[in-house]
Amino acid sequence: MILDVAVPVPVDRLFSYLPPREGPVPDQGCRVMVPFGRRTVTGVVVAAREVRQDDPGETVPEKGLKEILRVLDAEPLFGESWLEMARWVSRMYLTTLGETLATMLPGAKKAKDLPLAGGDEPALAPRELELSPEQIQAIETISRPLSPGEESWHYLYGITGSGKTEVFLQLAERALAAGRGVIYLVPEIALTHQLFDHISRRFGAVAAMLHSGLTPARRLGEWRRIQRGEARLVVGARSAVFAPLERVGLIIIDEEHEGSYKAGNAPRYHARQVALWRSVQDGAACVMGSATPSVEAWHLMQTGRLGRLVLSRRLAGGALPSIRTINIRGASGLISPPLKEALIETHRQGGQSILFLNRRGFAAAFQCRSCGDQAECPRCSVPMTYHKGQSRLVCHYCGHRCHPEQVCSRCGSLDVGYTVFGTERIEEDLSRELPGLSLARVDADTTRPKGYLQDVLERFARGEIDLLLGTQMVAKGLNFPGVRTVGIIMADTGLNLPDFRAAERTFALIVQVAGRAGRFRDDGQVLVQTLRPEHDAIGRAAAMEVEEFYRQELETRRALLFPPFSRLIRLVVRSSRRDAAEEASEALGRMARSAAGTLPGDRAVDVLGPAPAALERIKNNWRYQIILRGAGLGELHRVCRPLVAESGKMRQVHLEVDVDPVNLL
DNA sequence: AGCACGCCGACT
DNA sequence: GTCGGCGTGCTC
Repeated sequence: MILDVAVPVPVDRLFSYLPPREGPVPDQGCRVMVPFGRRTVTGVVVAAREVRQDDPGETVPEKGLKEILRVLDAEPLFGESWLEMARWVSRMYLTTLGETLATMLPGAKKAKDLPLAGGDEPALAPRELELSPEQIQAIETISRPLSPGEESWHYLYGITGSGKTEVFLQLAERALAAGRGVIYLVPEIALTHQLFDHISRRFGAVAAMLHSGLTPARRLGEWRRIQRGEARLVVGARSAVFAPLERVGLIIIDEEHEGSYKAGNAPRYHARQVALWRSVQDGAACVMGSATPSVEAWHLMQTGRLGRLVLSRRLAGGALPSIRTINIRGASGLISPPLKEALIETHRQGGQSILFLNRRGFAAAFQCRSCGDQAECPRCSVPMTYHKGQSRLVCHYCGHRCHPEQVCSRCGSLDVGYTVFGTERIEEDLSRELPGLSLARVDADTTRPKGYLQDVLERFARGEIDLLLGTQMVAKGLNFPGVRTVGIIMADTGLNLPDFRAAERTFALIVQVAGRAGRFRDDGQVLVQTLRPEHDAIGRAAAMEVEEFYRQELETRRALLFPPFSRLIRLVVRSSRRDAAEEASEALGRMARSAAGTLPGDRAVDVLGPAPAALERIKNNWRYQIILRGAGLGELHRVCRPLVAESGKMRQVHLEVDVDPVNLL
């Protein structure tokens, strides 16, 4: 008997072992400790086969095979169809099966039970909630029985507070009643806990929680509960898409547009992509929801692959807030007079305010301080990045370089350059200019004691704080009934990022932030400060011209051949030595071009770059990137695979492969 | 990825 | 004369 073991190393093959000297032979799906070179590693048994007598020791003739040292699981962690998913992820994202399994599986040796937040009392009867006709229609459409092989992909498109969650929960209820499993994905671990509490109160012990923040033992405990069929409703962040459910009937992806569904290290899978694949395998429905769908999802809705279901009104009755843009070109401070006035007025009337500061996008962008115009690459329509050392503008997509203009080409102003400003300064400005307001700042990178954030949010909810100044984290998920006014300090900062999704993200951000205002009142207002009020992402968001924004953005993507009109694979060559990274990226770029050249014309793959990555140096590693662009993944994989193999032979450099990249920095 | 084996500089 | 740099080669 020979066991083929997937080992978590970047070597794309399995390694064969003999069963352990003592004890039972591990089944496929069990983790084992094996001798590997001079060390011991944990691998996973993916196949067992009999030794054939006619060619004994055929695999390793001279030395024979080593024995498995220890079996970690008495019972397999997965079955054949789950392994098929792992194989698919491994092929799709160009990562070895061993590494893929290592991220998909829980890592603990022994399981520990997760105490249920809501207690394990029997499930409560469904609440007699009055559903809107749109909600009812959505539920009926999505739970329609499927014919074999039919895709059942849906999008619940609705503003904040329109009742998406209730639709998801009722769909989950139906799937559970039909004996199927449910996966409910949310973008963040923090949201997982909130949702899990809610769901366990309503559904009891069939709920499980799965995310990377659990201790390994608890993760394994939840994994086993799911495997045994005790838990069939799995709530979690992106890795929960790998939950070991037998027959998945429904996969929910809440806040579909969130970038956190894409894994940041190998295998760099996209939970949405895995969910769609899994839904087809299992004959499950896949339902996504957001008030700001990704441009890809919007396109899929338009082409009919994703069924679009609209929830158009707020259930709590709060009217949509009014949104206005404030042009702050040439302004001296960061709090414009109209914003200041709105904050004072809100406070005077007993309401609360949130100020949102977009911390991202302070990469050195070269911009006219008078009109906000920004240098763009003529070939990529992506902002150029200013390199101080050489006084050049560089496109981080294609490598194009040029000298910065001394005079703004649009308005003639001499006041051009790159700008950075700090968060503390805004806090100072605010406390100086608004002395009567109690103010709190929350951002991830201020080193504050644990529980500080929670404490501030609770005080804000109780109305003890008038004005909350924060980053991304105040933009989502939090609902404070007392909030009347929401301000965005500088809405265009994200547009400066050298990423073709900059406009999409900026648009989504404004709409999401605006959703925080006046959820339970009719006088909500949003003030959007910007240097570029004329930019589509800002103007359309402010005017709530959603359809127009997507239409225009899709036109741009089509013209420039970016997703969803192409697929991309991003390669980042990383090295502590700059010359090594640059040389290796050039060699790989040449290989990619010659491999792309052999493809038939209609299967063309473009090779963009190499160019320095936007974040050119991270942790003392120099980074160069190559972007492969093609019509489909088949040919992109064909071009990419030999590059991965080649990079393995290169000294001192590391290659990161990102299929369907979300982040291009 | 580790981890060792293997050949060239500053130290007790 | 040794300790140690990290280049390269393999792992059932």
